[in-house]
Amino acid sequence: MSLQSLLQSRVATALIAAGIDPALAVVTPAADTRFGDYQTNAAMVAAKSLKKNPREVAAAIVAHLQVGDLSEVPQIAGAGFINFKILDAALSDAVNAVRLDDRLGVVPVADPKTILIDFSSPNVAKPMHVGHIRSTILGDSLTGIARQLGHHVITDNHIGDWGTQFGKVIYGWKHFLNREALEKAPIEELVRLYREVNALEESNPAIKETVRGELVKLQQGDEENLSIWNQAVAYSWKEFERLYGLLEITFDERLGESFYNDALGPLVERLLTKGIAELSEGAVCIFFRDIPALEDKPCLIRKGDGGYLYATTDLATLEYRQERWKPDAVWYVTGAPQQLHFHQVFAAAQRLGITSDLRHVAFGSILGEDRKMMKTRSGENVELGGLLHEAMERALSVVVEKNRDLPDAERHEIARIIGLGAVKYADLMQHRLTDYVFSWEKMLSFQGNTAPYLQNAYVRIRSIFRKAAESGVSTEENTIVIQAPAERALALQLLQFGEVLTAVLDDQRPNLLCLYLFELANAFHSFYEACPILKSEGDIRSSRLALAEVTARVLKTGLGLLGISVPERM
RNA sequence: GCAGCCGUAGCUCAAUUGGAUAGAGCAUCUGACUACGGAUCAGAAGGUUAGGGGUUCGACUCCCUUCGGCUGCACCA
Repeated sequence: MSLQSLLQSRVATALIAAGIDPALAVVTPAADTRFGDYQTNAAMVAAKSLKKNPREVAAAIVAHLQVGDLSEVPQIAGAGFINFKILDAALSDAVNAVRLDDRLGVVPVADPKTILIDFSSPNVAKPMHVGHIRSTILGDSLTGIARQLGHHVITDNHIGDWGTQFGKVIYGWKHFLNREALEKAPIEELVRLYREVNALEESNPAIKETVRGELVKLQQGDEENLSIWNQAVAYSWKEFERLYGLLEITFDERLGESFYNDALGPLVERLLTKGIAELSEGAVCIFFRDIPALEDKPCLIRKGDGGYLYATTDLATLEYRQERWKPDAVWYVTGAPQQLHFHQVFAAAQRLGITSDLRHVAFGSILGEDRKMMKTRSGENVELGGLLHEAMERALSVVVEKNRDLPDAERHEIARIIGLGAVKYADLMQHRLTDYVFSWEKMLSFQGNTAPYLQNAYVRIRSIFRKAAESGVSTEENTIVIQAPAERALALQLLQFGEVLTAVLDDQRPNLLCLYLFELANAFHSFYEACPILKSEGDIRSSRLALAEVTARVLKTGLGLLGISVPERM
């Protein structure tokens, strides 16, 4: 049990003794460290409903508090804050417990949930672009964090493999396909086919019918078209896998939109029979007359021409997932513009009797330096592959400049770790709902809240240990004894790791973990400056070495949960 | 028109059930240096949290309202 939860349970006991609801026993790190290390605002919250003076309530709680083994006498301050100053001995014990814990103080949740996370979802025959990067990176980090906390997570890549674009792709495949180009750069070739047919349609409108015919044939199960489609999907996936491999991201499930085709018709019929959906202007819609925000916004599930829509597929997908995984929660990691869509789908799902906790993990856009949606100079989407390679190249030139002694192969590996880490961190460090401006300069800077800064903090600690080994200093079996202020601050920060992960998952916000790691690195650097490690001796030296070692492990683990690796040198 | 998101330091962003004097980074300024990796640290300066009203002991946070930006809104996904 963490020090914080230990304090919390003591507060709960005191609340019961004082006749107050123990659910109010919330202990947080002190907002202002001048007042102490931890605080509880329970007295002020309780005073509100009890209609009593907060300070008197606080006094009643403190009278029942038994924390002598953990903290100095709790102080009441301000409007009714109760502050705890942790005893050095208790702090030392707590941080030693983290040191000896493989999980670094992260306590698995008492009630593990089955969480299905839907993210990335690129479109077949189109390149992955910056629009997919946030979904991919956010989804992957949430997966790692949820699993670390003991949840059962299923990752599902709901790829767009059944769009109307296939009419054009198939027509192009039949008339203009370049096999060699397809082998070499599959998506590039598929995009070329698409564009070629597009241009053809412009100059020769008569061709449109034929192109539409190819799509209809595909939908009706025509063997040749189905085979072309299958190949297009397989070639596209091959290229996606290259990117996922580079990013070190894997999926448990990869069921595209096409997988649900057969379920769409019966689903719509069922919704009609149940009276959930109705015919309107030739289409089938679900109306939400009882939900003010959706009153005038029906959800279309079958077009007048019999075709199905985005919402239809999403509902069918949801039903399949309920059946297959029985998830407690389903998280959709997609952009904020789709909020209305999910509002509708979730409302419809509720009428279908689906009770899982459905969440739209929405995020903002990536903007260019001009503060508009990030595009290339010619106005096209920026391709993810190119962007990642540019990141690695830029990182390489920094590494070459900063460290001239490294062998070439190691340099490239370091550049990969730093470049990809920088891109991922720049994205995750932001509150997910805010749009953010993409800046190479900022994300690759070694100063400030960036991946390279955190990676460097880790590298610096590793360097201390290499030095220790060279000079024969033992780094085994060290016990941490907290004394100096900088040691206290670092130790307190280390104890927060588990708590932070819980907070991240509560609201699907990895930026809280980024913030935590940044503050941890800061706390370490202050400690590093104020408390000489190798220049000290005996128990102090071994204590400080151990503190540095735990810091390195938390940094490495925390960054790992964000999908970011660390080098040993850089 | 309806709905959603957002508006915080010059810039980019934080702010843990509504809590203490709204915090970081970048940029600017001042210190520390033959350095356990200075790729660092210590410090200064920088704010009417878009405006107004309300609830509260207490509001960046909740409610109402005005302004401004972005996005979505029946047969694309």
